[in-house]
Amino acid sequence: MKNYNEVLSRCPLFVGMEPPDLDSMLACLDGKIKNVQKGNPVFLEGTPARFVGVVLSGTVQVIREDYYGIRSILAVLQPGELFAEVFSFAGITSMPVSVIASKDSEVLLLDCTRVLTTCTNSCHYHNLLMKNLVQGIAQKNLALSQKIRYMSQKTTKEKIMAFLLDQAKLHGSTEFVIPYDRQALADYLGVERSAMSAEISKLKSAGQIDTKGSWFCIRNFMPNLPFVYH
Amino acid sequence: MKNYNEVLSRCPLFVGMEPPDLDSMLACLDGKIKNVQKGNPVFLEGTPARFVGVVLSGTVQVIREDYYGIRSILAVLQPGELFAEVFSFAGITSMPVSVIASKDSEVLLLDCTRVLTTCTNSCHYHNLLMKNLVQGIAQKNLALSQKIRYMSQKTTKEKIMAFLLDQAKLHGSTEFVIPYDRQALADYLGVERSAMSAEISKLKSAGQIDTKGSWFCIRNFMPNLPFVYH
DNA sequence: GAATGTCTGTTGGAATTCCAACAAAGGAGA
DNA sequence: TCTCCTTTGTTGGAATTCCAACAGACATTC
Repeated sequence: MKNYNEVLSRCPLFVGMEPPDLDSMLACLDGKIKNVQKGNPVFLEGTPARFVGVVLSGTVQVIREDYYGIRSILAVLQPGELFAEVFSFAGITSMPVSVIASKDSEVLLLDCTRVLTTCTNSCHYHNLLMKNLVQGIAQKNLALSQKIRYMSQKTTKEKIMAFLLDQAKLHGSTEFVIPYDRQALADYLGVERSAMSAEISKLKSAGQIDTKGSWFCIRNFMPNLPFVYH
Repeated sequence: MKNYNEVLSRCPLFVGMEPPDLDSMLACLDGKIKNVQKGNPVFLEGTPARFVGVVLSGTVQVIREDYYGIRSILAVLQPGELFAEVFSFAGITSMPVSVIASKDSEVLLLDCTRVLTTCTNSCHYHNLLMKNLVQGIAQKNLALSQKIRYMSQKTTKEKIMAFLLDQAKLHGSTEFVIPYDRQALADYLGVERSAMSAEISKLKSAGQIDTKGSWFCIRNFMPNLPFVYH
């Protein structure tokens, strides 16, 4: 069996664990490694949701099929990334998405009940694993809530400002760099790029913000801000 | 100390636990009961996020203050309901919201690290508690993802149909009753009620759906591309 | 330097949504 | 039955957004 420590240490589920701990952890969890060839499924929609997946090598895609079979890619996952955890832990009976390898891939599958059950020999890092798991899902939850708050704003301008003010809070400064280019920001906020660009220009000429590329600066800042995520 | 078993048994965190189990559970977790008078805070924005809260009696509101100090009510919580769990478990340093009692209330506060750490005497139900916790957060996660999927649709009509087709899947039938009236559905989808009503009428006269009140039925809806999902 | 491609800003007409106001359809209670 | 009240449907003009097309800035490659 190959050594996947380097990949696993990049996975948020295993932060705080060193290679020897990882090995005992995996043995304790009875993780299964599955090889999947390009184009083949890791699992298909409708199958029981019982596993947490970790990409070890290659690339897999999470795919949703709507009512009439039209497919859309929900996520593209690289080595170290987690998948299917939310479905499995939510206790739903069957997966509402398919996971397909878009390159020859290896994935680690962990039984979700085993992850949640403290083993009888109570290995030292099982508790850390659960903390990492809960933290990861909770953080995803926060991220989704934030996105909903931005998208719930009525106008494009309000969406932009809601996002930027949060970013200012996050960075603890009126001046910051966002992790998106214009197209990605528009996609994230659920608006049209060109319309967003126009609104950003208006905000700029109104003196409310300044920006160049991914750098932004909020003007007229009323300091009201002490909270930082993460 | 009063007996809160009736309330706690309604809390998703404690499903599967009977009164005697609950008592030992609470003792193990060292839960603190806090009395809060109407108008007073359970905690304020900016304070450390270390507790999971359960409303025992009264009513509390989760309140967010935006950049300009304008308050909005994010949630109104009744006895048995959980709050602050996502913030605490996400590992953020300080609460981004305030929780205020809108009636004289009692709340149970559980230290989140204690919830996540298996106790040395490893009480029998601690593991069940963690499963309930993870399941609850994961389910909330799914709900948020769905809402985002509906809101990401370009037009009101597409938002409605994305929602209704999911409901049909959920109920396993083309005929079902949704848990919203028109106003609540519009708020949920992030659109204008009157505009939504108009779109529903169009869908009806086009023969794509039928509806009366909260009852809906999907007719021979033909895929009407391009139906962009993402 | 020229050619190419990507990213961003601008623009105008088409499409959609918002908004307010009102009408119609029930339900609850007197 | 008759109000009163809530919910839902309808409508038209204002406001906003979408969409496509294009232009300028910049980086890369040949």
